[in-house]
Amino acid sequence: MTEKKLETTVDRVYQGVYEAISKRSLRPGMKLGEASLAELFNVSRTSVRAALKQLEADGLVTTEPNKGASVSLPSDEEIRSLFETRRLIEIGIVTELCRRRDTSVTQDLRDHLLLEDEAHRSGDHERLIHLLGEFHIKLAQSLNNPVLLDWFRKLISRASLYAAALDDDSHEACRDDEHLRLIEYIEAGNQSAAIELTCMHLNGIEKAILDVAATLKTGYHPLKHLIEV
Amino acid sequence: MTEKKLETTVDRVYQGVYEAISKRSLRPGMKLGEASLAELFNVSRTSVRAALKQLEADGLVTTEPNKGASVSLPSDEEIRSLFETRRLIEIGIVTELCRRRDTSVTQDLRDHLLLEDEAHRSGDHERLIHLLGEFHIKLAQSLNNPVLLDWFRKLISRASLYAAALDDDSHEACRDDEHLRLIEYIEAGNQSAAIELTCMHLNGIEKAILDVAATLKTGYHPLKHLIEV
DNA sequence: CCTCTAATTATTGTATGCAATATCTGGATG
DNA sequence: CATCCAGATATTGCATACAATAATTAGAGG
Repeated sequence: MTEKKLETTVDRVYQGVYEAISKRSLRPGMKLGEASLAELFNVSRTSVRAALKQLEADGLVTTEPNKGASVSLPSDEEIRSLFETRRLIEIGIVTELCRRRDTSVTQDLRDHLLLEDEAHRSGDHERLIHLLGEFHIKLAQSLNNPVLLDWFRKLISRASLYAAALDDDSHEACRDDEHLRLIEYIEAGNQSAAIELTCMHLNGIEKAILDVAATLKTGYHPLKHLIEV
Repeated sequence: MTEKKLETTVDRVYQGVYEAISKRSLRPGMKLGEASLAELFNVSRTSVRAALKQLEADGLVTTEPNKGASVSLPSDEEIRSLFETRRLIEIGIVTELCRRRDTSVTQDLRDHLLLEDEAHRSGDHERLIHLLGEFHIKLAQSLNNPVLLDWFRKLISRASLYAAALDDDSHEACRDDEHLRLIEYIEAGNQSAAIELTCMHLNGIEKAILDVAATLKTGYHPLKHLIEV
């Protein structure tokens, strides 16, 4: 993987906060005090600051000068931008995969589907959510393009953050057999169908997130108090 | 623009090193000692470290634990990955622009062409290089997608870094009337032509960079001594 | 009882200092 | 002459300390 041999302190903090956010222990809008994090990880504030700066570059954390950092709380515009970007990228990815028609890639994706099914049947909700997201990463991975993959991971992280933060059930959008159908289209080299499905798929997720974001503003929601005027 | 009101120290260092790299004062492979940078900017090493960490996240700087930072020196694989990614993204961008056929966008691009011509005629090499790169950023800008634009900028920065680092004349690849033709295709909504031109265009730049990278390894080159075995 | 202001407290931004690791130098040995 | 090893030097990694800014609270005035 992309693991480093020697784990430096700031990387540990970075990973820790990253995981905490993706595991929803830390939710959007939450304040990230340097002192508390430093104590939590048993490191100095210096390291915490560096880690937070990096997380800010990833878009997971927002900082205001002299006011500290907090987990990003996305606006509707940001959500829309993010998914428009995902559509653009993922269309590019499936287009290329359709062109290549590499059976080892599609087999790998099929193997992944088995895991999804298994998690679904065994009722392992947590794992299923993780795997559904992982599928999209696997798509990117199959291009063997580290530059794209690196960034795409961050993109997915942000999307997951938004989804996880706003709604516990938005993964429902990744439902049915859409992943399977996408694989079949790729195997058949059916570009236009694969593209259309990808768009539909992502539109579904985007809509789910935007809907919850809307109720978050008008109706009641556990995170309502975090919304800024 | 994306300027911050209150410029913090680490941002100043970040900007400074960033500019230095893009202006080629700092070249790939060069060591970035913390102490010297700290003295140069009249700040503490702490701030320098934070800035370097961010530049590493951008891919402009490479750091090895306990061995410090240096300006990134790309491998052939990285160059290829980067340009494959650019093709993917820029194809997506021009496809969307062809779909929209927004005259205000194309007019804006045409205005930019005038600047390029002017710089070309007046023999302002430096400015021309800058504008040629800026054209691609303007393409991304016209989608009004901050998420995509943010990352695309970084991508272009890396490409420029590689180009600028390896070859002073690789901008020649952005030659002829390719930018103009692209605009015309977009105006006409000719997707396939626009896509093909984009690929050709990027392939040209990539090839130029790879070629110089090759001579950098086999033949003589001012940066040869920086190459690692 | 509310509001505005000033002092206090808490938190962030930056610099300095110390320990750990790497790099360099000089000399002894084959 | 080249190579290897030990001491010295320089550089990085991290934590602590101090300065600057924001948040909070207490009190006076309306």
